[in-house]
Amino acid sequence: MADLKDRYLVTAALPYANGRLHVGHIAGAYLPADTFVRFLRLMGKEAHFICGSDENGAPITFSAMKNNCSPQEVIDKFHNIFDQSFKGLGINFSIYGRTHSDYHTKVSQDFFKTVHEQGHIQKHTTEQVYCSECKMFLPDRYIEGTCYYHDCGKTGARGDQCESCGRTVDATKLKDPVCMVCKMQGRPGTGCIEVKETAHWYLRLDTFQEDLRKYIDTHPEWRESVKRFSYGLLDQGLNERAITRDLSWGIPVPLEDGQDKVLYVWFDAPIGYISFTRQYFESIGKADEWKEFWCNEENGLLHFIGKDNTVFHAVMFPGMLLAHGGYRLAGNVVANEFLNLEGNKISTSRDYAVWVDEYLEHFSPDPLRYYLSAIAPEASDSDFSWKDFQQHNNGELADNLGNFIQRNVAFCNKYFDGIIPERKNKTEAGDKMLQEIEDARKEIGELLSEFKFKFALERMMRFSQRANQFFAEETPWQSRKTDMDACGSTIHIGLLVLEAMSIVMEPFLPFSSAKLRAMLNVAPLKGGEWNQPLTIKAGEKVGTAEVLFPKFDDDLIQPRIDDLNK
RNA sequence: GGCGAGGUAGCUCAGUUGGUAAGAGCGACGGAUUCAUAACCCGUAGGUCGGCAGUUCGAAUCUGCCUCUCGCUACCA
Repeated sequence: MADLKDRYLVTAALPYANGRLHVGHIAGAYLPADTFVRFLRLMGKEAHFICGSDENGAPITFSAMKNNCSPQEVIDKFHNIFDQSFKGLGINFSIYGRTHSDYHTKVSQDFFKTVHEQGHIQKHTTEQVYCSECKMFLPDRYIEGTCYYHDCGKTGARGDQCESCGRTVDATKLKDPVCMVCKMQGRPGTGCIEVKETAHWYLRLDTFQEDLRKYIDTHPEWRESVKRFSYGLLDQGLNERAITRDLSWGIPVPLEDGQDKVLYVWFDAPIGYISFTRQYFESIGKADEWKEFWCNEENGLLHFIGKDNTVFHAVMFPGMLLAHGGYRLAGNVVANEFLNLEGNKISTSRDYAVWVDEYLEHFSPDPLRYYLSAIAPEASDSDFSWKDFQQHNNGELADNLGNFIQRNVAFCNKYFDGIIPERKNKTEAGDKMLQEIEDARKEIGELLSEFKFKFALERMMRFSQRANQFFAEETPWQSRKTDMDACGSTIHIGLLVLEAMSIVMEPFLPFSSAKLRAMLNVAPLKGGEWNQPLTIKAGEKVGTAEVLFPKFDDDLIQPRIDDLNK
């Protein structure tokens, strides 16, 4: 088994509180993180799971404007939706914090102040686009105008990039600029834009260029995509990077001349991992324990993210931590690629997505967890398709795994009155199956500890398939008429397989695992069971067989497809 | 434009460092069986691994060119 540490802190990317969660978010960060944490606990390891809502920044204020409400109402709304979606999928954080909290604000400001005192932050004055109607500086993306490149000249160019020619543009140079924030509120948006000077603070990432390279160098085990991307950035050379913004909604810059400025959300968001950790350990009466994970390299610290966050987790946040000087760096940044939907890009703004809250109105969580692990975008982008979802559920969960559970428990009830029979016949086939149990535990564990969730799940299904093979070859439905000892031995082993299955499936299918254990009459999992002896004993009673994985008919799937095409 | 990822059996995809890896799952076809959610189990199906050229005793796996798809290009997160 890959060398696991005894104690871990696992973080999952903070979801931004201006839109619901969709399957892409889940597949990218939360599900693999949750799966890994569950696995660690079954291995008897200590694991804390940190996440929270990312609640600062411009888009939230604009979202509030659009909906005629306050930013606070926006973040409250999404915080609650996130919370319910996570709970509904069985993604259970040790703490789910909020970056708009006082606690986080203070930790972030202290962090900024320390880095500032170390001399790694510099102040510069630049020119930015300002709207005299909105009385605010505009993020580049909220300015539209005519592209100033001679060979383009198209309208509709945004302040960050021209949609037509694809080039990066300087927002202050756009012709006929229009304020989109004004337009959002029904004003014309023209004639109100000017270019004004404003001061901002910059993090000298360039100072840590070589330290960051060494950091990546010491982690050859990271996923190729993360390393490649990080080296790409380092090869280009790191620049100083603005870490403040002219905004009203966010964490105030803790400097005397920092009035009306807030920290850039990507500066404060990763600090959330730290502040939430501290908050969590305080809440359980171990106020200093957070240092075990943030200052002590002996223990595990892992970030699970989608690939769009790689730059922040593999370069910028480590740079921040180095600049601060009081922290260790993460042991791994586990990034996933993107999930497409029916061959197209998932799009929040166009409402083209499978939303978690809507999914949960129609289905139970485990089939989604299963499917998203089966198509996990670990090495390259992958595609969510409802038909494929149906196929995986029906053909694998229901027909193979679910059916094996069903046929064993039902058989035990039907022909042994639900009393677990003894294994009186020690056959070679039986020994092989028992060995297969141990092989499965070991190999699935190895794959999980290497973050190969897709392979681990495949291995789990092969275990299920081998169990079905064993059952078919032993033909207990025949031996029950001629040799009850042989028959009972087969069922005994089958039930042992089920108990082992309830353990190895738990990281992927926690709800079904709990149901299965209840069905088998074995104690709920409490940690450490992965490598412990199984507890099924002859003479004890099992419950009645229950269908764990119903099949999904077309009439359940088709409406979901129709929904997308609306 | 620059950087990057892909184009492998009908479909979805695996393929560490070049040489019994041309593979899996599903679909399809045939067989066996009845304990089970008409489930399970067994067997079959042959795709010149996008195109061209090259390096090599030998390449899906290395190099160059071509073609197609896609992502990123950092101050929205």
